[in-house]
Amino acid sequence: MKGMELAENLARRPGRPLSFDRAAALHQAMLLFWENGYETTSVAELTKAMQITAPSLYTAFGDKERLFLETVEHYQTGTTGTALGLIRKASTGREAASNLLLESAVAFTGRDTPPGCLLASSAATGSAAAAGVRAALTSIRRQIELALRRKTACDMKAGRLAPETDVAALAAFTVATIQGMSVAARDGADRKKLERIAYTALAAWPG
Amino acid sequence: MKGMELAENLARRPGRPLSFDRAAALHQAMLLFWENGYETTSVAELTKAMQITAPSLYTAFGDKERLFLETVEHYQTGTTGTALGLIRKASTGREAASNLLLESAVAFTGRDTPPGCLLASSAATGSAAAAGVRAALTSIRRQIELALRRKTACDMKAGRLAPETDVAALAAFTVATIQGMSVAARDGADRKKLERIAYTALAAWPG
DNA sequence: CCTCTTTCATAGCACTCATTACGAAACCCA
DNA sequence: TGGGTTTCGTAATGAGTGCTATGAAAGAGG
Repeated sequence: MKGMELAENLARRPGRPLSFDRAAALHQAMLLFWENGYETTSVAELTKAMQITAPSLYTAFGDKERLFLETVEHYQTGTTGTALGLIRKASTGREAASNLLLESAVAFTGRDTPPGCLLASSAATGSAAAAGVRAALTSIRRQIELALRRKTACDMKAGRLAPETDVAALAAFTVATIQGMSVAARDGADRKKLERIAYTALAAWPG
Repeated sequence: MKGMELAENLARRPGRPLSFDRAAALHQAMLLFWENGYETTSVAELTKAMQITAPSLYTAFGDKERLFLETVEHYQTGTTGTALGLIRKASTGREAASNLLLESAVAFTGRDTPPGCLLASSAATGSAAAAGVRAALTSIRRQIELALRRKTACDMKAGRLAPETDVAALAAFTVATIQGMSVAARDGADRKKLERIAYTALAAWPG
C-alpha cells in the first residue's frame, strides 16, 4: 500500500496533469522487470516500453527502485489474486498449498506475461546497491511461507494433522517448490509440466 | 571441458608466463559471480577480487562471458562432486534424488561459499546480451533433470516402480525443489532447514 | 485574462560499464 | 647475450548507466 501514496499524491493536485496512463505505464514496467530482472533492466528500456520520457518516469514514480517496488505491489494484486488471499481462503494447509501450487502453474505460464514469477526471478542475485530490493522480495516470500505455516499449524491443533508433522518444513518446502517452478517455467516448461510438478509436490503433504 | 582449452593453450608457450595463480583467480571469480550474479558483477569488482588487472583477466580468460562459463565448469567439478556423478552413482532414481537433495542442502550452505546455487541464481534473469549465458545454465539444468528421469525410468522398467508412475514429473519436481532450496538459502535458511525441505520432498517419491 | 503549480521534451550531468592500445618488462630458446 | 613472444601496469576508449537542470507548455483557480 505504501507505493500508492505517491500515486495518490499525484492525483488531483494543481498544475498540469499527467499526460499518460500511469497504470498502463506501471504495467509495462512490470512486464519488463519480470522479463529482464531489476538491475538488468535499464531506465532507457523502461521509458521506451512505458512510452514516456525519463523525467516523466521520475516525477511519476520517484526513481527506478521505487518504480520496481510499485510494480511488485501491482504484481501481487494481479489477476490471480494475492498468494496470501489464496491461503486465507483455504480451509486447510493442504488446500492452501494446493491452491498456491496450481495457481502458480497457471500464473507462471500466462500468455500475456513473461514466464516464471516476478518475485522469484527479478532479483535472485545482484549488486550491493540492490540489497534493499532483494530484502523486500525476501520479506514477501517469508510472509507467504509464514501464512502457510500458520494455516497448517491450525490443522495440527484441530487434530486434522498428526502431531509429529513438521509443519514448518511443509510450508518451506511448498514455497521452495513454487520458486523452483518459476525456474522451470523460464527454462521453457509449459503449463502441463508445471501442473505435474505441482501434483507431485502435493504428494508430500499428508492427508 | 571446453573452457579448459584456453587454459591449456595458455600453459607452456613462449613468452612471459602468467604471474598469478590462474586457478585461484578463477575460484575468486566464481565466488563473486555466485554472490552477485553474472551481469551484476562488474569486471572492476572481478579484477579486485582476483587481484589482477583487467588486461590480465582478458588475456587469461578471454572476456567476461567466457570467464563466467569457466567458473560454471569449475563449480560443477567442485568439492561436492558433480550432480550427474551423484545420479550415476545411485542405484535407484529415489536414491539419486535423495543424494541430490541432501547434497544440495549442504552445498547451498557452505561456510566458504555464498548461499544458494550458482547455477540457479547467477543468471535467473537478465538482458538480451546475456541470453547465451542463461541458455548455458538452462542446458545444465536440463541435463541433470534428464539424467534423473532416465535413472528413474530404469526403475520402472525393472519393476521397482509402479508402471503408472510419472517419472518425468518426479525428475522435474526434484530439480525444481532444489532450485527453490537455493532461493531459500539466499533468503537465510540454514542447513537444517534445507535438509527438512529435502526430506519433505523425498516424501513425494514412491518407494 | 493572469498567476500559480506542475509536467513536458531536450539535453546533459557525473559516473560506470566492458574492453583494449600502448610501451615496458619478463620469460624461453638459441 | 640476443631475438622472439608474451604478459605486465598504465591509461584510455566509446558506449551506457541512473538521474536531473532548464525552459517551454499545459492545466486549474481567480
